[in-house]
Amino acid sequence: MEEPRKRARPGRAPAPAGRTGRPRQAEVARLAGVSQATVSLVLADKRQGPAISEETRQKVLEAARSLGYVPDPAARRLAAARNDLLGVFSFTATFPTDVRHSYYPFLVGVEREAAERGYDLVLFTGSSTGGAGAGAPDALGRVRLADGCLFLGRHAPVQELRRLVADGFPVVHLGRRDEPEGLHWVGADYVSAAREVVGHLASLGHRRMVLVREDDEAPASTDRELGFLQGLEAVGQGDNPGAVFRSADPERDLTPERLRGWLADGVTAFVAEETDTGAAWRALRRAVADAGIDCPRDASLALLGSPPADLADGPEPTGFDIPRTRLGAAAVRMLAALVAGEEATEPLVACTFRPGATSGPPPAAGDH
Amino acid sequence: MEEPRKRARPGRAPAPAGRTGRPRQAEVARLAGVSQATVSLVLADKRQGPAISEETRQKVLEAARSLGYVPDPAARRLAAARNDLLGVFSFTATFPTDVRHSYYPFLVGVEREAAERGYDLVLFTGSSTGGAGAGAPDALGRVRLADGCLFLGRHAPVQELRRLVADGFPVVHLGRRDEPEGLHWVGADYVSAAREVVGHLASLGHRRMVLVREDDEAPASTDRELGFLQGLEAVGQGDNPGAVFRSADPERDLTPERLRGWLADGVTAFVAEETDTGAAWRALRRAVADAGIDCPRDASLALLGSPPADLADGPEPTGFDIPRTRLGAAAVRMLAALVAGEEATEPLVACTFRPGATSGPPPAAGDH
DNA sequence: TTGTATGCGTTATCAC
DNA sequence: GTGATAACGCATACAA
Repeated sequence: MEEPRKRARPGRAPAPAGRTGRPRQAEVARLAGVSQATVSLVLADKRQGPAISEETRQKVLEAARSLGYVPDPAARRLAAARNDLLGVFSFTATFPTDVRHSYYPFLVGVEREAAERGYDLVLFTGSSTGGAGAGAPDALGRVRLADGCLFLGRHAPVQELRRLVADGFPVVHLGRRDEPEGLHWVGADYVSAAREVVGHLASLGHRRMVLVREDDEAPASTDRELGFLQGLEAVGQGDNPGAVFRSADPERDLTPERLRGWLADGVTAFVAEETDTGAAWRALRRAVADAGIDCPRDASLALLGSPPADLADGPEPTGFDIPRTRLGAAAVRMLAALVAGEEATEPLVACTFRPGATSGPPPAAGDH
Repeated sequence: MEEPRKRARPGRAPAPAGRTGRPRQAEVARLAGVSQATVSLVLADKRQGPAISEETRQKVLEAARSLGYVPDPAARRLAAARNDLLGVFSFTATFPTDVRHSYYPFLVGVEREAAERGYDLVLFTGSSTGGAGAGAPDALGRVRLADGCLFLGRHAPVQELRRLVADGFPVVHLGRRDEPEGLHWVGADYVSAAREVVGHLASLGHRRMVLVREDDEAPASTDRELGFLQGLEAVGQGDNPGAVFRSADPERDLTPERLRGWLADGVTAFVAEETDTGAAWRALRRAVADAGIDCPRDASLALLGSPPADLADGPEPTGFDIPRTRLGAAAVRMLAALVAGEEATEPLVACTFRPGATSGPPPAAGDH
């Protein structure tokens, strides 16, 4: 049976050590021979507060150092509403067993930028393995321990996020997201990137192109399509209704025959969107191979993103890379701004164009 | 006597809303017509505390729900004298750009186990990019913000660790480590694992074996050698002085001639230790190839660990895998125990034997 | 069974 | 310059 802890220290003894065992400002004060408030002032290093004598200052600093004093984040947050901690919350495990699905590249940027700005990171072990506060209705509540929080993953519950946002708690979502309203996010500029890819193909001489995409309404998908169409428009191909091929199962529907039909119609370049599964790109590559088409001689291919792992060994696709690390950094920048009460920073991060080896000039008319 | 003006709410009105604008227990209490303490009790839903009438219970729950009450984690942790935070400190960036060198597999286990136990993680951006508390002499001081801390990487400064340990701050190092004294660690059981590999080779019929190792005094190296020797001992080969080949540069010193010499002497199996560089295994494979030896027909090979990235494509080596994920989990288990004031848990984690394809029965005497 | 009184460690505001 | 002292929001021993 555990000894029922005494209700704090009965007497007014100078508190040898708090419940936590960790030294507190009171002890630093005692050791330095000053008051606790003075310690707080010295450690806060305020510009405008009461000036403190250099001597006192040193005494306090020395005492704090020798005791290994570190402010309690909870108390700090409670009293001052800030503790220089930024939260990171993901709705799947932050470190999934399969590295491929991981947020790793983002975290590289997150860590770097946070360090740069003097923030430490709290990784909220979210709904991952069913631990901490898995399905609890206020699973997200814990993030309020930090000054603000970054959210990763698609499955963030709207209701809880809405609550945080409504309360004015600084929140940034990694990846574009329209709900709840008012949620801040940072994301890749797929529109510009897709447009640039089309522009590249056009500069090689291509005019008629087809975009292969899955049946998905995610912003990442619609943005790519938008950019693709803008790119076509820019080269005077904006009025071609068949320029977008949309299928719930491209690997089934994108047959070699269909491909040959397009080619016969004068299409010379094909663009695939990137998705989790990579189905569009896989379907495209397979159809090209099955149809015996030589790429990039007979047709050019481009991928709006990176290839899935199983196709990573093939020729480097023309397209763009998603700047995951920079996205992570941008998210932290925005979060830091919100925490400081400033305006949100620019949400869009530019993608990096990748020339690749799957595109070239279109075959001269009459070839093949 | 003049009434000292209150800082926050001037009157003693029942606090319509705190700084945060979010409802507090006091308001829930007011709405439910009970005291704040009762609200706390109801919401805590304790098993053993004072029982509360179902009616009150419902009133409180209803009030809390209608107000959208969400507990403040900072206040909660402050009052409970625990912040349920475990630190993770690495001396290189926790998320290095090159994923290969990363702590990723460990973090998988760390996250999982921490979540399981209701802890969140604080990532201290150690000496990484020069952020938070970069090269500061007390860079490690920050970790005291957590309830305990996990250290990754070889370069933990002994002095500062000693200080933390001396202060009774719960610290666990990932990887065996003898200094400072009293430091807790978890590590892979290389001794048993190496012994098991030798046992496997022996069971195939091998008797004379040679261990190729680098000139390194790290515990991970000496443990492997120890296990290797124990394994030999177990099959009556304990008195062979030439069983360990040690070189500062195995890729230079392990020549095909030397290999043939060993074979001529009756050695039928070769074991390489795993190191950062993978030099021992690389040297061994190259010498075998250069000498035109067929593995596993003419000689068996084993690797005490995993192959370096550049040799990952070769045949799977007989040997063992380091259970990195389980190591991470074990580290958290131990840290949690220390935080709870309990005894440290078992530091050794078993490796996983890997049959592989580089070993088989020794050639019959007289073959080749 | 419920209410009262305190304390958790910090910050911030005042008098001295 | 320095030291009381009052919150911050919640938990809990103890009285009622």
